[in-house]
Amino acid sequence: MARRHDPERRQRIIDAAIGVVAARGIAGLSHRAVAAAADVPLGSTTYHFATLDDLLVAALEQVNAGWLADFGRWVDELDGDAPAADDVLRLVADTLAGDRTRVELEYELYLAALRHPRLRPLAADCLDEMARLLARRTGDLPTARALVAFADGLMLQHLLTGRPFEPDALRDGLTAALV
Amino acid sequence: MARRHDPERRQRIIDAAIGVVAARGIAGLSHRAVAAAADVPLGSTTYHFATLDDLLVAALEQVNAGWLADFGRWVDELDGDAPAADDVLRLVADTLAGDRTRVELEYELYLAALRHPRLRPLAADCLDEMARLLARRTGDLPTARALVAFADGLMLQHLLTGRPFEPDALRDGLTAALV
DNA sequence: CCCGGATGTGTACATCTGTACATATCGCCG
DNA sequence: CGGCGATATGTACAGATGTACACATCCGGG
Repeated sequence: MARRHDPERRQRIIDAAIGVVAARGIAGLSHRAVAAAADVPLGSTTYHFATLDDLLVAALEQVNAGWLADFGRWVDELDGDAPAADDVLRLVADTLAGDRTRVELEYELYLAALRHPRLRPLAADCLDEMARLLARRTGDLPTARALVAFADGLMLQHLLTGRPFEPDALRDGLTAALV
Repeated sequence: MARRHDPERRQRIIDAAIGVVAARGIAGLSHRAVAAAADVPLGSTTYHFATLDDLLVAALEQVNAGWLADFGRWVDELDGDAPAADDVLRLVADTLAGDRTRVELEYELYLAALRHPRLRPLAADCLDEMARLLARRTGDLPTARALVAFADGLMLQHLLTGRPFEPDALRDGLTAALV
């Protein structure tokens, strides 16, 4: 029974799980698929993550942390001259123009929280943390929360429809809706 | 082989499928689960809907149609005195205060479109149709699209966090973000 | 140095799934 | 009223899955 000592294995399994979700969706996540992707035996995935939920939790934790780190950096680079809504529109445009697969993966895991009780606190924390980070820029939390919601909705709308993103029209539309 | 003539069976199967998704999520949707819920034999579900995708498509079509009908009625009852954003905030508040299970079901099916190619056009059409309906009130499509995105994001945020909904703070926040 | 617990491995089992299919039964149209 | 196509039914099969478990191997602390 050849065996290799592998201190990073747990982490590699998480990475493989994220890869499986990216490739086949949450529906395609299984201990066996992850084991194959990580090139470890089946028993190894069940040892480190006894249930599939454990794997999902670990995957979402890692994806959220990555996103929040990027988001925090982005917020800190803002100069605060333009209206905050314009900054957010630029963020959405950049995100949609970037690695589409990554965005879809993040949203799939994130939205799975609607159904999976153990994922919900993670998604909720991620939302709260985004608002907290964005509040550095807007100065207050309610404004930040409104903008986070707007960004989320825009992201979904364009992921689903594939329609070209038009920041100016959206900004003007939003302004018009408030009078 | 006792058999009953049952002209409404196809419809009952769709209703049962929606019920199964509401109860166990899309992950729990199977021909057998639907057959049990509709009280028909397995072969009957596979006859009317050869693949699970066919069932999903029929379910989302029906759920979307129901939501759009409600949404259209709601739009037509607006008087147009307040800013459109306030109308939308009221809609979100009412929806969140209503049947939570129904909202979660609608979002689960709707968001599944991110992964299921055959659901995507349905979700995209639903989004477009909502914007078209709301444009009756706002007068133009970009404004309506911005508001639909805002409403979607708010809905998700509150479904995920369970935080109390505060329309005034959100409205003021949005206004502040635009200057 | 040595032993106990952590880590790794292979396998087995019961369960559920999609799907196909042969057969039975009905409604309707000519 | 006869038959044909649509509808209904039960069953079978191959494959995938979660999970448990017995056993092997390694590492680090006493």
